[in-house]
Amino acid sequence: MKEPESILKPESQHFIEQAIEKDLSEGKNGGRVHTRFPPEPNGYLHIGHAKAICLDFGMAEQYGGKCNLRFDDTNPTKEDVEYVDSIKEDIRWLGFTWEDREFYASDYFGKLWDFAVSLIKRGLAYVDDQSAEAISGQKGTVTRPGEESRFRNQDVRSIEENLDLFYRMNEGEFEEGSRVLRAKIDMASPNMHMRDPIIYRILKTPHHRTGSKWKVYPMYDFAHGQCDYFEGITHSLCTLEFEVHRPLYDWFIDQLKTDDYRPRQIEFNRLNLTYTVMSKRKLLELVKDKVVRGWDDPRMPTLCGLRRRGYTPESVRRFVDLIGYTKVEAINDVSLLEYAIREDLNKRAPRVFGVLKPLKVIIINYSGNITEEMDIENNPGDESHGRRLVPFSRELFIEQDDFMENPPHKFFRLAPGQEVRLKGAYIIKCTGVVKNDAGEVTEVHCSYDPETRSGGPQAGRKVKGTLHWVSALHALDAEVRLYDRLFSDEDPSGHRDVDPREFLNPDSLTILSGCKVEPSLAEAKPLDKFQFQRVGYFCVDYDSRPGRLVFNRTVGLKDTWARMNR
RNA sequence: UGCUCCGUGGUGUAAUUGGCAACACGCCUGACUCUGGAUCAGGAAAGUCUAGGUUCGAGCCCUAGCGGAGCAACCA
Repeated sequence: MKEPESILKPESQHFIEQAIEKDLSEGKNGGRVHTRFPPEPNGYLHIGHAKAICLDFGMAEQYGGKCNLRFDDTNPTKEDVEYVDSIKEDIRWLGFTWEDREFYASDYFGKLWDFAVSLIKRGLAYVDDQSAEAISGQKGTVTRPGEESRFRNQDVRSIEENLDLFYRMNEGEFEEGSRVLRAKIDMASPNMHMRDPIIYRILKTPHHRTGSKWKVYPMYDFAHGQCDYFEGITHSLCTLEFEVHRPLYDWFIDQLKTDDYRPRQIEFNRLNLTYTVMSKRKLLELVKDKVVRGWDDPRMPTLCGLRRRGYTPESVRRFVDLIGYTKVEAINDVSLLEYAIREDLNKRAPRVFGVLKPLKVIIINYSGNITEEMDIENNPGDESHGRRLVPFSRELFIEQDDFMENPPHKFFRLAPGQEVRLKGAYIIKCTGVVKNDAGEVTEVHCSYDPETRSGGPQAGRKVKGTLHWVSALHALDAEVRLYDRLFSDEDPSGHRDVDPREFLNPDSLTILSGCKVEPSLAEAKPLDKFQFQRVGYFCVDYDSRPGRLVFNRTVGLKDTWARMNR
C-alpha cells in the first residue's frame, strides 16, 4: 500500500488554486469564494462539462465557499426543460449539490433590460436597423478595422428615439431580425468582440420559463458577466475560448459596478478525449441522425451515456482529477478514463462467471445426476464482499477462446491433453473433441480429478491456466453488448474540411446473444455492476428484464494474452 | 496579416516560484496469484520548440524567431 496522501509531499496546486489563494491572501471579496456552473439547457452534459463541474463545485468546496447552478437560457429557440432536468440529474449523479441556489439567466432579464436602457440613456448603446448581413459586412476583419453604422451617430438617431425603438422592439412591433441593440464601444478595436457587439435581438419564440413576456433577449455576452456580477460570483471559471471575451465583460461591468467588486474570470483548457467528439452540436447530430441510439447511448461521452455504460461518478471525478487544469490545449487519452473505471470497479464490482461465446464441455467421468454447489469468493482482493454458491454439473460452458485444438506455444488454456483449473471447482483434462460437418469443435470432452476440488486434498496442484465456466443446466441466457470507440481516428474533429463522421467506427457496437451467465445474476437490476471474471466489467442495461438479461461491457480487463498476440 | 493564449518523455500534468527535471497512464522485465486480472519490485523513455541574453546557476526572467490554438453567429 502507498502512504496516505496527506503525509506525502503536498499535491501541487494548479494555476487556478494559486490564483484563488492569492486573492484570498490579499483579502479580496472579504475572503469569499463563490463560483457558478453555467450550462445552456440545449443539450445533455458530457464529460467535458464534468471537468468544469468538478472545478466550479470543487473550488467552492475546497475554500469553504458556494457554487451556484445557473442555466444560461438566453436563447429560447434552442433551449428546453428536457435539458434542464437532465443537467440537474447529471450534476447530482456526479455528487455535487447547489442547495437552493438554482438560478437562470432569465431570472435577470428585468435587470439586464434596465441596464440596457441605462446604456442607451448614457449614449452607450443604440438601435441598429441594418440587416445581419450589413452589420457583419461592416464588422471588418481580424486585420482590418470595421466601419461605424450610421445609426451609431446621435445626430441620426437620438437617445430618445433609441429608447422608443428599444421599447417597441420588446412590444413585438418589429419583425425578428429587423432591429438589434448594440453597445457603442469601438469599431476599430483589435478585439472583434469590442466592435459594437449586438446585445439584444428580437426573438418571438416563447421562452421555457418566461413564456412570451419578452420579445427581445440579451445575447450571451451581454448576460453572462452581469449575471455573475448580480450573484456576487468571485471567480468565474470558464474555458479558454472565452479569453477574448473578457475585455467585453469587463467593459460591461465597468458601466455597471458601484464599488470595486468584480467577478474574476479565469480560463482553463477544455477537455478533449481521443476517439470521440465533444461538441454538443456534433453530439446532437449523432443523435438526430441515429448514428447512436440516443444521448445516453453507452458509446457517447455524455454523462448519461457513461452512466449507462457502467461508469461510476467516482471514476469520472478521479479521471478529471488525473488530467488536471492548465492553459494548454490538449487531447486526453481515453485509455486514462478506462484506467479510472477499472481502478474503481476492481474494488467494488463483485466477480461472477459469464461466458460470452459458449463452448460446451462435458465432464465424462462426472455423474449426470448430481449438482454440486461451489463456494466462491465474490472478490478475491476483499473478503468483505462475501461468497456465493455456484452450481456445477456434468455439462458446462466455457469461453470459445479458452480452447484450441492446436494451441500455440504459451497457450495456458484448454487443449487436447492439457489441464486447466475450473475456477472454484476442479482441475480438468481435455480427452477429446466432437466436431460438426464443417469441422468445427462443438463439444470438448474432459475428465476431472475429484481430489482437486477447491479446498480439497489436491487443491494445491499447480496448473498453468484457470478458466471461468457456467453449468449448462443452470446457466441463464443473456444478451451482451460490446462497445468499442465510436470513431476510428484519434482526433476525428481535428481534420480541416473533413466531417468527423468519415471516421465512424463501423464496429463500435457488437451485440452478442446466447451468452451464458451464472444463476446468481437472475435478479440483477439496471446499472448493477459486475466483473465477468477474466473478461471485463459489465453493467446491467436499462433494457434488461428478468428472464431477458442485457449487459453492457463497460471496459475489458487488461489482457496479457491478447497483447502478446498483437 | 491584427489581437489573445500556449510550446516539458508516447500521452496528460509537476517542478517548493531562479537551485539535482518529478508524478500518473501506457510500455518492458521479474515476483506472486485458483482471474494471463489485481498486487509487489525494478527498468526504458524528455534535458524542457530554436537562437541569443541576464545570472555562480534558467524549464522558470529578458529579446528575437519558429510552431500550434482561439477570435470576424441577431449561438453559447
